[in-house]
Amino acid sequence: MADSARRTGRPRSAAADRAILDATRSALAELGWSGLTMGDVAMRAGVAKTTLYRRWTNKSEMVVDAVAVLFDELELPDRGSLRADVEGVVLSFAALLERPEAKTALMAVVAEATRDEALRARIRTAIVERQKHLVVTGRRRAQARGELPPDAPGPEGTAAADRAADLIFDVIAGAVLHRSLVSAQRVTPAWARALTALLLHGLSPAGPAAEPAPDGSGGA
Amino acid sequence: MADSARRTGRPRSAAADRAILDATRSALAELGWSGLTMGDVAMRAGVAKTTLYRRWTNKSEMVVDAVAVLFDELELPDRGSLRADVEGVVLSFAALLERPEAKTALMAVVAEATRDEALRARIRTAIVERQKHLVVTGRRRAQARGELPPDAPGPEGTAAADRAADLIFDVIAGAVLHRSLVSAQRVTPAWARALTALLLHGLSPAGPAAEPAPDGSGGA
DNA sequence: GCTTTTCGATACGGCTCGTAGCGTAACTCA
DNA sequence: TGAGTTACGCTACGAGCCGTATCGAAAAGC
Repeated sequence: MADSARRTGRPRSAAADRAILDATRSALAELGWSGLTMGDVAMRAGVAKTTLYRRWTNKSEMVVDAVAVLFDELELPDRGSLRADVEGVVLSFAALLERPEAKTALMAVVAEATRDEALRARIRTAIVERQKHLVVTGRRRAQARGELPPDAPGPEGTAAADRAADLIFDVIAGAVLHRSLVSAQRVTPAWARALTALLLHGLSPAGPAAEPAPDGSGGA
Repeated sequence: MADSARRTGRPRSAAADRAILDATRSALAELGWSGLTMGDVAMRAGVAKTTLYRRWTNKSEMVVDAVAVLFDELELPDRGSLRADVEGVVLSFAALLERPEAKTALMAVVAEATRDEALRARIRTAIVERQKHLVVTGRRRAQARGELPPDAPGPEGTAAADRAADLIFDVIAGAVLHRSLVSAQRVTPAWARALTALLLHGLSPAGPAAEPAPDGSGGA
């Protein structure tokens, strides 16, 4: 992990890496986070328990690495409209969260991360920042279609665009997460449509001019 | 828990109930979910460990009860406009999630609940359904102010209103949860304003008429 | 006073964690 | 080819926690 420039000595086994992460995912799927034990993962992977501790200091850190690749399966094909793109990513993310290894692990490591700064950083870089490109490209596409206004020029506009992408990411991912894991209800195509409609048009029926904003910084 | 109509025998000590739940919260704040042990809670509460297991079958079930009362502190004072009400509840919920005992416990029990139907039900009734009235009253107020269209009459309209409240709840709570715990970034007043603006007016600049909906069921 | 239930205290088996020690395997460099 | 260095498998270990069992004492109703 630390130095890839390790010249001398026996190198780390890449096969062991894969076997361990695969074993971690299957153990998560079968036993859940609380049922997952390091000894069991080692046995499933066909390696010694010490081999796990040479790579990760924690169960949590190992699980983050094991689960992060699942999120890389998310894609954003061009479905022709912003509405279709949003609905698509909502359903994709919901399908991902229905996989038992994903949902049990994600919430558990986030819970662990509330008291572990290093783990928070690992989650951000391995999962959150890695998937934010979905929003960025979806937004850019919509701007090219004329569905969204272009970003303001200059560094000011870039910062605003970043904030907008962050916000949209938290809203979409958070809504799906809350619906399926906290409220514990299924994400149906109808729900995805309703969420998309709310996201595109908001609650106010008359659009942005319905209530005059007291300050001019309201733009998302 | 089960029968409050228990006539004979020594009654459960209400003082022990309170002491245990208080001890659970303080232990959560100091040690986090993974550091919490039943023996430690019993010692802090001044009761025997067996007294805990007479009341709850699980660490998770006990923690849900201990944390649920924190969420009851959430209120929705009438701030005069839908915009102000939404911003207020967003900031209140974010402040709640900054309390260490709340964030570490909520995510952990949700993770546990992915493999435990009884725990899912307990979370739904003790936390989710219990706080949904915030959305219902906020929505009703906005309708009275003319900021939102009234519900359609009849059972059809009531069901649609329920779905809308559920959706809004998942979006607001999910966004705050994801922002502060998964993305691990602070919920600032500026972010709350931006989220509220997005929620009220949506992404599309021209309002609901920007893109004609292919089906008529898109209303939130 | 009798029954019923709770309570505190203690003890226990079973499991997991994370580490240590050892001999062996794999790879680099001289 | 041989020396140095690191990874690996295996075994064992102390420490800690879980959830249960058992016991006598306490607190209520009938």
